[in-house]
Amino acid sequence: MFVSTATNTLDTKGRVSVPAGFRAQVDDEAIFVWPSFDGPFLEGGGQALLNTYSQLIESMDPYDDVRIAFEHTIFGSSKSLSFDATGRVSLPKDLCVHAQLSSSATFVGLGSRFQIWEPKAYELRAQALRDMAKSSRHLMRPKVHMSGEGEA
Amino acid sequence: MFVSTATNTLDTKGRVSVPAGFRAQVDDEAIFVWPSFDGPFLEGGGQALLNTYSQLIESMDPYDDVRIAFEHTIFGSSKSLSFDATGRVSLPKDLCVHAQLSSSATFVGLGSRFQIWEPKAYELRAQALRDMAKSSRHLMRPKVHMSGEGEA
DNA sequence: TTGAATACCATCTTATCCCATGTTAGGTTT
DNA sequence: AAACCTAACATGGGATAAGATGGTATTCAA
Repeated sequence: MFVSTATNTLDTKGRVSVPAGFRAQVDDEAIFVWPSFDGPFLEGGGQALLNTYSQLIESMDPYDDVRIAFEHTIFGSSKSLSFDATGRVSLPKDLCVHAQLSSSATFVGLGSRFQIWEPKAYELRAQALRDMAKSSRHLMRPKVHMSGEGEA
Repeated sequence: MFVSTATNTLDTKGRVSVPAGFRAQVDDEAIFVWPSFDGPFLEGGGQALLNTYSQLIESMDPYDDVRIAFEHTIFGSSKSLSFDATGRVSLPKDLCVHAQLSSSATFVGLGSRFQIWEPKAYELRAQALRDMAKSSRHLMRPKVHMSGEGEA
């Protein structure tokens, strides 16, 4: 699963190193990235994530407006980015524009997927989210079953 | 279960031995550690703990702000730390900063998860908790029926 | 021919691997 | 019961590989 946060350099050619831990999640193939429709950042994941979305979409009515919207937003605007020999991808300009990226990019692991942010913007966002998590922390006390320990 | 408390050395490279009993809980894979949003210490657990949180999060509405806050706070800020041949992990610098760790770290088992504290800070914390437990000890008295003793 | 994208190579930093050693807790032998 | 042995745990340091980054060359297409 995608975890942790890392900020890497975005060079003058639009190249950026994908954190090694993220690469390991997608078996050295490629990643899929598309502009979020929730804000100035990018959403991304591996083939597995696309498959999940694909199944979800195909379970919907072919003429459902929501289905059509998802199809276009996710499949239509996502780019498949392959790694170079050193684990970098080059981010297309339109994606950089959407996320307002200039000289560096922050990768944020969110379990089954990840996001890419402009570092400064993410710092602000993360602070707000930490505050919210703190004030809602009582919701995060799961009823953990001890028998669930120790498996993969 | 993660039980008992142990203080181990944090060397100049940021390495620290994970107590053997804790390692046994996670099948020699890795542990996940993230800064607590409750104070200057770290929270940790195995894959099983993260799975539990993951399920909890995925049961929430995808656009619930609280869900988003937890996704970022837990997945985004947690690091996957793998063991070296002798059972150590290396703690990233940002985690050490958050928990104000310098030359040693105290692992505290809490059943399904554990915490990592600066030893001195934990000593104070533990004392406060002992006092609280003492003054509230009547709450800990189970309503035991003598006639109900001796069951399987 | 010229720009853009991709492949190739070189370097630096940092994490991880490997080996050596100290320490303690059990368990065994006498 | 005391001395001893052994194995598991913890720790330190040097060697090595992996990761991130910058620059140059090559290829493809407009």
